[in-house]
Amino acid sequence: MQFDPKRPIYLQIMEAIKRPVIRGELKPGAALKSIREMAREMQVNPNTMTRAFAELEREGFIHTQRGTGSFITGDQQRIEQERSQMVTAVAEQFLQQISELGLSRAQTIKLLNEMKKQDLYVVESIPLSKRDTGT
Amino acid sequence: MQFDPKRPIYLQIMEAIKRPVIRGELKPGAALKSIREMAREMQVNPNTMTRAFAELEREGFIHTQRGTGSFITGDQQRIEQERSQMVTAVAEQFLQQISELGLSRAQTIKLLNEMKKQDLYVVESIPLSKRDTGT
Amino acid sequence: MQFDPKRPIYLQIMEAIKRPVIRGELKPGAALKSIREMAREMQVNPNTMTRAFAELEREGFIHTQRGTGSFITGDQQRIEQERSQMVTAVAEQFLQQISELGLSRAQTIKLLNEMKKQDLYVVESIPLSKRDTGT
Amino acid sequence: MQFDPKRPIYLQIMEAIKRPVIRGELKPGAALKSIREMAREMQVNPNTMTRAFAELEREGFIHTQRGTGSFITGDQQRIEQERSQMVTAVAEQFLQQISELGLSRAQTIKLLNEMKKQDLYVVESIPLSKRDTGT
DNA sequence: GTGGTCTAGACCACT
DNA sequence: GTGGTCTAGACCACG
Repeated sequence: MQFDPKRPIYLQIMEAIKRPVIRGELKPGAALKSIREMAREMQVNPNTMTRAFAELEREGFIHTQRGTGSFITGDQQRIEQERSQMVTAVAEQFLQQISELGLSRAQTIKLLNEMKKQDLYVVESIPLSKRDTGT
Repeated sequence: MQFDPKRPIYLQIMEAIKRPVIRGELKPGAALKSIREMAREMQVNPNTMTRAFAELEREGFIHTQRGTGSFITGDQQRIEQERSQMVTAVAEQFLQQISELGLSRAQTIKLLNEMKKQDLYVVESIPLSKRDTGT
Repeated sequence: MQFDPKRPIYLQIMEAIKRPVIRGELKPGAALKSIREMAREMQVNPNTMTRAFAELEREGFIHTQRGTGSFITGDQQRIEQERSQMVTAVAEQFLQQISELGLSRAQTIKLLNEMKKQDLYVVESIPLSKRDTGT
Repeated sequence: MQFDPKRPIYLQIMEAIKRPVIRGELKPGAALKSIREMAREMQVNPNTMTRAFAELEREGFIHTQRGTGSFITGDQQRIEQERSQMVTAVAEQFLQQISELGLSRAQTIKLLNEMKKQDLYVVESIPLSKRDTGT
């Protein structure tokens, strides 16, 4: 995994952990890999991974059992809330930025359509079956 | 003006200075207020404002004349380039994030339309006369 | 039984085992339930219960006979010593904390009286017949 | 400063920072020493002190200004709330423990009085003028 | 100067 | 094995 050096790694890890859950690829209550193992996989220091887990725990997105490991929250509503928050935040930010640049609605739609054609849409592996190709 | 404490203030200032220019509300070559006055208005440390101006100068977006003050670049192409870069970056980031959340094209369009209805589209006051209402 | 996740579970178990003995509700020499049964009742890992028993044994508070189970020490003095130690520790800690918060003696007494009225005094069920109602 | 090795140092630091504020010896809004300096004084690693500060910030007890330092919250109510919480928690814990040990109200009062005579009451420097000597 | 993050490596308590 | 804490030392961005 590549990290944007401009933003804290632990934050990017948090998002990376949330993503598959929010996309429904990881079920509520499922066990996460251990901190050490994930640290190895993502090639970061275990302390950094520990921080990411601690923040996720504080947010109530995961919970940890001493000596046992960490688990995604079993609260489906919590996950739905997270998803909703992130979706809204993304859209709000986009509209905010678009507005600041003075783009009209028509221009915005046009822009998005053009970029789709450049195939920028799919950037993480999503099973083809789950994609809406928008035809 | 309010600043997001999570992001560098000088960056937010830079963006705030660029915005009206990119939207065409401030013409190329126009004079900017003095560093001290802007610092007072935005309630930031003059050092911070100095840094923002320095970065803008380094980027070629403004230029400073000793004794007379600072001016937006007169190079219309430079501004157009800036605008184009920002628009592309915003759209790319949006599509990236949407994809990470697993939203389909149809869902995305729906989402944007819903948020428009909530009047989130206009977040900064833009004179009606300057808006492109999308034919 | 509920455990404070911030403190070692085995310690909390040890305290739970000591309490009825110290209150005189369980006599010296009395038999304890088996490790497995107590683990089931308190819903903890048998390993954790084993550790609690081992520590109690090390402290001389209980002793274990292979095949027959575990028993509270028959040494009445040992129990009295335990009780005395705990009482002193509790009082010391309380006065220490009160002092750190800057409460005067009068304020402390007032506070305790107020909380009694809220019926916080009795937090574990103690048969009325065993309570000392204060002269 | 001495730390109880049984409890996280960063927690004990948090309490140590709160105490003078709660006792009214440090005013709301007052500047705190820098993380580095406090770390030196308390002889802990700056990272540990950083963690204590971060937690206090999350609790809303202090706030931090980039490059400037940290300050006690200016919200007098927040401090009063903190004080109230701590006082209640201390008293509750005490009554809980006392009850678990089976002490009656009369015995408790007697115990506290005896310990006062041993001069355990004052453990941190409190100006004589602020003490209630309980005569 | 300030706080924030990251790495490296260690030790501990718990299951 | 697990997570939690601590130290040491480094680098960076910010005001």
